[in-house]
Amino acid sequence: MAEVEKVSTVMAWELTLRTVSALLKVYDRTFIDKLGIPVTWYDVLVSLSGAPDNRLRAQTLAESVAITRPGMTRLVDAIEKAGLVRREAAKEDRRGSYVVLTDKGELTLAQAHTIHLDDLETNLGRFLDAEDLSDLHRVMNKVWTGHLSLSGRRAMHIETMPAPGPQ
Amino acid sequence: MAEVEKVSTVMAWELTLRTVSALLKVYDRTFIDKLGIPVTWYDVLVSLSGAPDNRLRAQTLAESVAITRPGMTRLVDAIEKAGLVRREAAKEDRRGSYVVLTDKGELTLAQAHTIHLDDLETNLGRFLDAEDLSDLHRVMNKVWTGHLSLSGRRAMHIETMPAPGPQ
DNA sequence: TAGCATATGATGCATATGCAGATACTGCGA
DNA sequence: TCGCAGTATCTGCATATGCATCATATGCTA
Repeated sequence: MAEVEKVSTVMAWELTLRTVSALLKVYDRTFIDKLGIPVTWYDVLVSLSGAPDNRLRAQTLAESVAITRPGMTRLVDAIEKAGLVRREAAKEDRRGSYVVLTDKGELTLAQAHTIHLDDLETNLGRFLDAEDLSDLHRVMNKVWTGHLSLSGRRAMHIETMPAPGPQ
Repeated sequence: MAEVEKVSTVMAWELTLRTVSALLKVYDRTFIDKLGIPVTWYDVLVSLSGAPDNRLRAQTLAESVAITRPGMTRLVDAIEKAGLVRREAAKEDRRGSYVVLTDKGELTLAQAHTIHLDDLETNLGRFLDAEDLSDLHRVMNKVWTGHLSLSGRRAMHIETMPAPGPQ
């Protein structure tokens, strides 16, 4: 039983990884072809649009799209150069700055959103019924929740610590 | 239900992407910390070990780990330098060469496999029961199969091809 | 068998992004 | 107030990897 379970975990993971990687490449290619921006920009714009006043600290933004702070510095440099976001000094903390979505950024995000929804439907939703989606969400939620408990919610520090049972 | 379905596709995808990305980072970190090699090397070694005579053409290898040929050239350069694989001229086609797993490569692969299995169990299998794994595999298989048909059935053949169906 | 389209792998260049350290600022304690 | 530890961001450097292109080899066609 334990043996069979391990093998299945490997199979499920390898298939999942291969599939997700392929989809990611498709989505990135679509963004580049149709909007001239990489998918990472879309992630940033989405995060900003979901924040109060369409603005976030660079630090927070970096966490929300899972890249490092130096990486976010360069990413914002590029997106700012394209005019989709701008930096604003933080009045209450002069060390830092806010990244703010511009009008042009909002426009681009709207286009990107439409394109991405279509792409998702074509490459993912189309092949899955309601139950599949529900199952996928359920499973990933278990793993994500477990991952958060393992990684201590913020630190990238990975050690085997006694994790509370999932769910 | 149709509109709910679309929203769910986005939700399921975002959660899946976030989860898979996090796991990938964990696995890569584990390989680097415990074996001093990146997870891409492991992918290459696994592909080779599943091939006849532990050897594959660079082209085939590149397809099986989903990177480009130039990328594979450099990747093999690095792995060869570490002594885990070696290049052998192809007798029947003097343009190309084979990448062959060395004894040291086999040894490293065995260690990597053990480590990875443990890592998978800790970060994935541990949170999922048999039904979860079966569901995940079923869903990903649908998407992967659909992706292949969309992209013109590219050669992505490895020994760990998507199984005929969930058990 | 000469010629050309194609295939394989390597190389130049560009981009993305991580780590280590630099810089500027904050806030707490002596 | 002063000094120091901590924080936010940026910069230098290294690595990974994609695209365009090159040299070589193959093999089909006439």
